[in-house]
Order: sequence, then C-alpha cells, then structure tokens
Amino acid sequence: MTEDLKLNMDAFLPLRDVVFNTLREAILKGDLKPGERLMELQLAAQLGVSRTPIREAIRMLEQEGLAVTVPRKGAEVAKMTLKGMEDVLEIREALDILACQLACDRITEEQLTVLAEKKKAFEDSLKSGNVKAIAETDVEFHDVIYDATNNPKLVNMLNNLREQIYRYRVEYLKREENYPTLIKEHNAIYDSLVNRNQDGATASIREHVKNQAIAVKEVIIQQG
Amino acid sequence: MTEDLKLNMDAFLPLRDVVFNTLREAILKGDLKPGERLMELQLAAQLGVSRTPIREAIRMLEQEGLAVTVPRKGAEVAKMTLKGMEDVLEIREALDILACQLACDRITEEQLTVLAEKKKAFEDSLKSGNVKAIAETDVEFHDVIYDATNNPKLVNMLNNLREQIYRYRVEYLKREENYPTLIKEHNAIYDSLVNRNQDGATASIREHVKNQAIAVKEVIIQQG
DNA sequence: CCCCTGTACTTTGTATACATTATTCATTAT
DNA sequence: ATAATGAATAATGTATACAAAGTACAGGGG
Repeated sequence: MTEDLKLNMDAFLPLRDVVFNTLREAILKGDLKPGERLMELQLAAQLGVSRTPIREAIRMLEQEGLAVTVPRKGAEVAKMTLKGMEDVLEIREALDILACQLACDRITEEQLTVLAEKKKAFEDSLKSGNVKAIAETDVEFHDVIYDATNNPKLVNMLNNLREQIYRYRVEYLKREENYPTLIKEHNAIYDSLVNRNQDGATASIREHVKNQAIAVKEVIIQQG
Repeated sequence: MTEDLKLNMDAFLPLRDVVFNTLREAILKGDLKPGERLMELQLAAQLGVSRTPIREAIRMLEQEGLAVTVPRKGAEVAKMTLKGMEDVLEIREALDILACQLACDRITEEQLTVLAEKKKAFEDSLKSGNVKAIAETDVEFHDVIYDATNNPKLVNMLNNLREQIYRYRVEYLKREENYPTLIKEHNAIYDSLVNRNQDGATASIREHVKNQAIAVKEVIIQQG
C-alpha cells in the first residue's frame, strides 16, 4: 500500500512525463499491481506534485493500455486476462515477424555487428543467472532488430506490446530449462539476418515468439 | 482560422472525452489541418470549457498519433510525411492480413451474412458517387472482418491506423477509375472468407491494401 | 432482521490562478 | 544593414479551489 514511488528529477521534462515514466516503471516492475487503484490525491502526495500532472500521466497510461479508468470512479492498473494476453500475443507475433522481415532487407553491416555483440551479451547473462540482466540483454538484442526496420512507428508499437507482456515474461526467463532453447532461437534469428534469408528469419522469429507465448500463458493460468 | 468547432453534449461523458472526440473528428475531416497549432486557451474559448479538459484531450490525441506536442511550445495536428505514411501502411498491411486470416477461422455465419450486406451497400454507394457514403460503407465492410477476429485489441489498433490514413484515402475514393478494382477486391475477400480459404484471403487483402497504399502515397506526393 | 435513506466523507471533474518559459519585436551596438 | 539584446506578450506548466458525483456507514422504519 504505502508504495515507495519517487520521481527521477534528472530530466528536464514536464512533470507529466516524469510522472508517466515513474508510474509506468512501477506498473512494469509490479510495484503497482493489476487492479490497484490509481488515486490522484494519494499519488500526488506520494510524488510531491499536484493532481494536474498526475491526471495527464494517467491519460497517457490509459492510451498505452497500462491503466483503465471508469468515469467518476477513477483509474486502476490494467488487469490482464488470459484472453487479453492471447490477443496481445497474436498481434505481437504478426508484428515481430514483420519487423524481422524488414530487418532482413534493411539491417546494416554495423547493426549486424552490434547484433552479434548483443547475442553474446545475452548468452553471458544467461550464465550469470541474473534474471533482471537476462531480461535486459534480451530486450537489447531484439531492439537492434526493431531499429533495423527503420520504421519508428513499428518500433513504438512493438515496445508497447512488449510492455504488456513484460511482467509475465520475467517468470519465463527464470526457468533455466528454457535457456538452451533461447540460445538456439537467437542463433537461428541471427544467422537468418546475416544471410538475408527472409524465409528463415520468418520461421525463426515465429518459433521464438510462439514458444514465449506458450510460456507466458502458462504463467497467467498459474496466477489466475 | 476561426474554426467552427462545437461540442456534442448528448453524451454523459467527461468533458475530456467530448473534447477528444470533437478534436479527433475535426482532424479527420480536415477542419484542423496538419501542422495547425492546438492552443489551449483558444480551443477552450471556442468550445466553452476550461483548459483542463482540453489538455487531457490533447494528451489522448497525442497517444493516438493525431497530435504532436513539444514541451513548453504546445501541440499541433500531426503532419504526415511520405515516410511516415509508408511506415503506417507497412504496419497496416501486416495487421490487415492478420485480421483477415483470423476472420477466416472465426467468422460466424451471421457475420458472413452481414458482410454480404455491407459488400452490396458498398457497391450501391459507388453507384451513388457520394464519396462520404463510399468511405462510410467501406469502413463498415472492413469493420465486420475486424470484429470477426474476436480480438478487440487488434480492432483498436487497426482503427487507429485507419485514422491516420483516412484523410488521404478519401482522395483515392474520389477517382471513379478505381471503382471496378475495388468491387473485384471486395468480392475476392468475401469469397475467400465464405470458403474459409486462408491463403486466398491473405492474397486478396494484401492486394487490396497494397493498391490502396499506392494510391495514398500518390496523394501525399501530389500534396507535398 | 433487513432494507432504506440520509449524512459525512472521499474522489473525481472542472475552473481558475499563479509560475515559468518561449516568442516577438523594437532597440542598440557593431 | 545585420546581429544581439531585452522588455512585453502570449503560451504552456503547475498548483489549488470549488463543484458534483460516488461510497460507506449509521440510524430509523418496515
């Protein structure tokens, strides 16, 4: 209840953006749990700002699908049902495949070099067993591919979808039995991109996303 | 300049939602043009509300991609570059194909009946030559397919993408030489869905979207 | 005992006031 | 003449005040 939210004042951003980032992080990390109410006065007091930036941040969270508000009742952290997650995963599969296909055509030699580095960093983090680091390096690996699409709107949508999966995916990354599969899949994706083999890339990323989907759904079923 | 915006007070919605819908409509209809500034005080005066609901509506428009704000400078109607439109069309093609594939599996007999009706209504509106009606019936035809996916999040994203194309697509629908192609494409999509032919549906919708993409890009090139 | 209702309280919705930053344009120095 | 400067203006950013709606609970009547 007595959440320990604090603002990162480094950035010279409007408070609404700082509040938005803070709440977003809190939701993704699980500090704010699905269904938990987002009360303006309480949040304002905790973060030491007025209600105005809080309200604007909530409007933004709402559009990101991280919060749901009922008029005159207030906002709460979006709950994720199994059906909702299946819907998200369905979209994500299609867009991840698209991203990989585009990257196949457009990725530069430089980006391929970076991708190789990120792939290695991911493998190293798996050895370390630090789940937070694993999640981080995995994101970085896929970010290289996303950026290679040269389609910022697509990158945006994929990041948004990833957000909604994030909380559940962490559970998946805890299970060591998945590690060999993950390494194999990353290798397959990387090799396809290096060889500009679009069909191979499509197959690899589809496999990768589908496996993750299965695991994420299992987590939700266990929780709910 | 002296826009004639007026609020629709029918709904018992918070003002932010009424303002949001009003501004959204104005942008899509072209009453508010790309690049036009959205000044809070001016809009508040025009709509007879305070700045608070205006600001919240702007935050929502922003997340929809219909407005862009620069901190401490203000918001303006999002401009659409050719590159931006290509990016949107790229995503839309992938998601429209996904929607059509899902619909192939999931569309009910009832929905197929409605789809037939909408197809006919579209053909009739083409004969009428009323562009607004054509745009409307076309949307309704595709909405049946979207709904048949049984994936509300996907429907949401597709509607959002369609919004961003809307203004330019209208030009496409003005050209009578396109009408036979449009009818043929709708028929192909409909037939594939009736026969639950997923490959056929994929090919049909891809063709349909690609043709539209070409036309929309031409419009942008002519304008810019 | 249950339901209904009224009141106190909490929370959101909206308006407004104040603070800060950007812009404009005239003025001045080079 | 042009560029830099600075005051005036106008816009956004933030806080607060007020209004209205929702919620919870106690007390009274059936």
